[in-house]
Order: sequence, then structure tokens, then C-alpha cells
Amino acid sequence: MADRSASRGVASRDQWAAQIAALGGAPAAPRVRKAPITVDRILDAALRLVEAEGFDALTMRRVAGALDTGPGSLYAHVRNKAELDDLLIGELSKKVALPAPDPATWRTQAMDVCRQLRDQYLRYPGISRAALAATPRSLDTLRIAEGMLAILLAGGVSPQSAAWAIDAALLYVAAYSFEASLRRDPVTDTDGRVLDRAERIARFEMLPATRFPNTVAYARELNSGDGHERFDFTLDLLIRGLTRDEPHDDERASR
Amino acid sequence: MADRSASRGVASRDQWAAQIAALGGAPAAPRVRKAPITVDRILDAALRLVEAEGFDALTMRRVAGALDTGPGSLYAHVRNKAELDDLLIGELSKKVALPAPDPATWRTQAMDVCRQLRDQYLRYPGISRAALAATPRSLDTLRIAEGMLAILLAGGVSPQSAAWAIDAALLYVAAYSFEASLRRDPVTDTDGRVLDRAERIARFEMLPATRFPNTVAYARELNSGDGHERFDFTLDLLIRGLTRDEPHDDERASR
DNA sequence: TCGTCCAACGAACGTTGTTCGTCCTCCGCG
DNA sequence: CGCGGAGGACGAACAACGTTCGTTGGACGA
Repeated sequence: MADRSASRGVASRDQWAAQIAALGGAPAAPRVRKAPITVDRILDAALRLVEAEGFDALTMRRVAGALDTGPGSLYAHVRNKAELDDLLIGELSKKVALPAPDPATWRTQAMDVCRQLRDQYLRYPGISRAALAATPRSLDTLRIAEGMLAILLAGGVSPQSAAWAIDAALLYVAAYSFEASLRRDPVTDTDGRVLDRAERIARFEMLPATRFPNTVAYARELNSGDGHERFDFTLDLLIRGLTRDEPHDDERASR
Repeated sequence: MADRSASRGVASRDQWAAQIAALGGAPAAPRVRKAPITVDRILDAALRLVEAEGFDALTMRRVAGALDTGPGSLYAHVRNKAELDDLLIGELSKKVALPAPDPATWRTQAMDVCRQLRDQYLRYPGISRAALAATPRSLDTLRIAEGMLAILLAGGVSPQSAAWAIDAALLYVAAYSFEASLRRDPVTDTDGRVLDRAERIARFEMLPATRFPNTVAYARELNSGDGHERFDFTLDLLIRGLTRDEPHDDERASR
């Protein structure tokens, strides 16, 4: 990261030199060589943009603007915006640490990996949308699946159950993070009023008790879950259900 | 460019004709009365469009075109495209049938509701994206949550666990359907080649066994799951873990 | 019969992703 | 030392998107 900002510093100095050159009488040197655009610089600028302003602000023009160039210049290094999104997800995935599988604590290990991934998603609000749409699994995301697979296998889970459970868990992590990042720009009703939890509970209790008896009765429970309690609850449900090496025998019955 | 000047030319010709008509005697059927635009007609046209061409084709212009009008005409009945999306999700939600809660078969009942919702999502490819982004819960989606809540409560699940489990299940259903609808327009690699499952397994087995030992070893399991086996597996995991009236006691330990 | 109001219209604006032709700069070779 | 060739940066342009707005036409009430 340090060298990246260093290269950026070089770039601005070049611009400074260009301005000085433009000031002087010499009309020569119309365009000073700028720091070359690389995929790394693109990804760096994109991540900073998403972190600061959210995924909706991630525009080819904004990224190009951060690099002091035009939008077309990016297409020499990135095929698509979709490919840029995939690369960003890969970049995030690099940052989650995979523990050495421990048969004694495999459940907490799996939870920990999911939590790391969740925190990475939440750090860049809305980027989980790209995670949901990520077309092929890149090597970086495969690395996480590999690590999770190692953990579950060390726990004695059958390969088939492990594979499907990992898929479900990673999908849930992305979906949860997406919903959570929607909560960041706060929910407003049609009048533009912000709905906090007390307000949401009150609205549930205003529902007609004839058609929504349980929703009214348990409005509090339906709107509970501070922090990541819901997240922990769901993943615990998923992981706890995995048994030692014996696949569920009613998968077949449910077909 | 051509059509722009064309439409511009049409416009001026209409004005010209209007001026002539104003000059001449024949008022000549000034504007035929069309069927009025209603929210229902908008939703109907939108659903047909999504069913035929997928959610990406759902454009205000396309919907307006199907109703033989301009895009601006829709904004008298629909605040936003986001609101249109929410209304569509509500329309889908109306179609799932909620069984009368039966304490004996509550798990299969819950599974059945989720499957109905999944089939509705899959019928309109990509619409689950709107389900994920649906801002407030409308009355129609609340109806499903209410029905699920009734089923789980009849099964003896504690209100808190039921509320969170329903949230997780509905979130998973939407995310699963979204991924499944991405599979419909088939996955292509950078060369544009279609990747079927055999190809995907082969690619996994090409990975370096040093860094991806388990992925290579269990490539078959990782890419298995025809039909909705993965779907059933995950929901079974979620529902099976719900116990009678005793909330998990390590939710607190995981905070 | 007249006046008022509302929905429909379509043109326009500001964005978005993406493409293309041109120019510049650097690198390797004679 | 001079010179092509090639590739990357550039910016203007295109098509399509959501959304807004002034205008207009027809239907309904007085």
C-alpha cells in the first residue's frame, strides 16, 4: 500500500512539473508522462471509493477520475465493470486469514472465517452485491472455500455435506452483508421519516390482529437482533446441524 | 444518431400536421381514447416482461412501450422503479399459499412455503434481486412471514428462534434464487465457452494440489447438486436445528 | 355550456457502461 | 544515433437508463 501511494505521489509531482513547464515560455512537453495505469492502482482506487461512498458510487468514471484519466483508459486493463467487481471480491477474499484446521474447535473456526468475510464485506458497503453476482469463482474466493472445506473435513463432516454447507454459508454471508449495508443508509418511509427499531415495532403492532396475529404479538422478537446476533444465530444453525460423517438421510425423502 | 434525428423529424412533422389540421376544416380524430394506465396494467406488463426476458429487461421504457406510451407516463402511478420492484415482489408473494399450521408436520409445511416462494422467484428470472433489495416489508411479504411464524410457533419453536430462523430462511431463498437465475444465462468463461458441470469439475481438478488439495480431491462433491438438492439441504439444516421451545444457549457465548 | 383538474405525453437532462479513432510515448533494432 | 513499430492513454461519442417537466387533451362537475 505504501508503494501505491508513493507511485501516486510521483504522479502528482509529474503534474506539478507539467504545470511549471506550462507556466514557462516553452510550449514543449505538452503531455508529461504520468504514472502508468495498472490493475493494482485501479483496484486500490476502487476500494477506496467503495469504502468512502459505497458501492453505488463505484463508477468507471469515478475510478478513472481518481486516477486522473478518462473512463476509456480503464478498459485496457479491465475487460468489464463486471470483471472489476470480481477482482474487488477477490481482493477482499485475500484478506481473510484461514486457520490451520483443528478437529477440536472446527465449528468456531468455521464461524470465525465467516465472520471475517462478513466484516470485509461490511467494510465496503454494498460490495456484497458484487459477491452475489460474482460469475466464476476466482482463485481467491476458491481459497476461502478450500480453507472452509479443510476445517469441516477435519471436523469429520462428510465431503458432500461440507461442500453444500459451505456453499450455503458463503451465500448467506453475502446476502446478510448486503442487507446489512442497506441498513446503513437508513430506512425511510414514504414521508422520508427514518424508521428506527422502536418505530418498526410500533408499526407492526398497528397491523390488524385478525390477519397478522403473530406478527402483532411478537413484534418485538421480529425486530430484535442487535449487532450480529441474527448472523451468529443462523450460522450456528447451519454449522451445528452438520454431523460426524453421516449425511442426512432424508435429503432423498425431500426430493 | 439516425433515430434521434428521425424522432426529431417525426415530432416536427406532427406539429406541421397539427398546424395544417388547425388551418383546415377536418379536425380528424385528434387522439384516440386509449385504455387508461393503471397500476395493475403496469404490474401485469412488467411481470410478463420479466418472465420472458429476465429482470435486466425490466426497464421503465420497456414497460411503457408494452403499454404504448412513454416512460414518463408511468410516474403518475409508480413513484420509482424501486417502488415498481417492491410491488412486483408483493405480487409474487400473493401467490404462495399458506397452509393451516399443523403441529405434526410443521417442518414440511415450512419447507413447502419456502419452495413455493423459490418457484415464484425462479419463474421470473432475476427478480429475486429485487427481493433482496426490497426496502420495507410490504403487507404481502409480511403475510408470508406471518404464515411461517404461525407454522413454527405451532411446532413449538420459541418466538425468538422462529423470528430469526424465518428471516434467515427467506433471505436464503432469495439469495439461492438469485444465484440460480444467474445460471440460466449459462456461465461462460473468457473465451465465451459454456461451462457445464463436467467442465467445471475438470477445471477444479486442474488446480495445483499443493494449494487446493481438498478442492481437487472433492471436485465432484463441490459441483454436485442437481435440481434443488442444495436448496433442500440448506433449508433442512436451518429448520431441523430448531428445537422445541428451548433457544440455543450458546447464542450468548458467541457474542 | 363552460371551467377546472388530472392524467398522458414526449422531449429533455444527467448518468451509466462501452467503443473507437487518434495521438503520444517508450522500446528495440538497424 | 536515428527510426519505426507497437501499445497504452486519451477524449469524444454512442446507446440506454431513470427521472423531470411543461404542455395538452379529454372527462367530469357546476
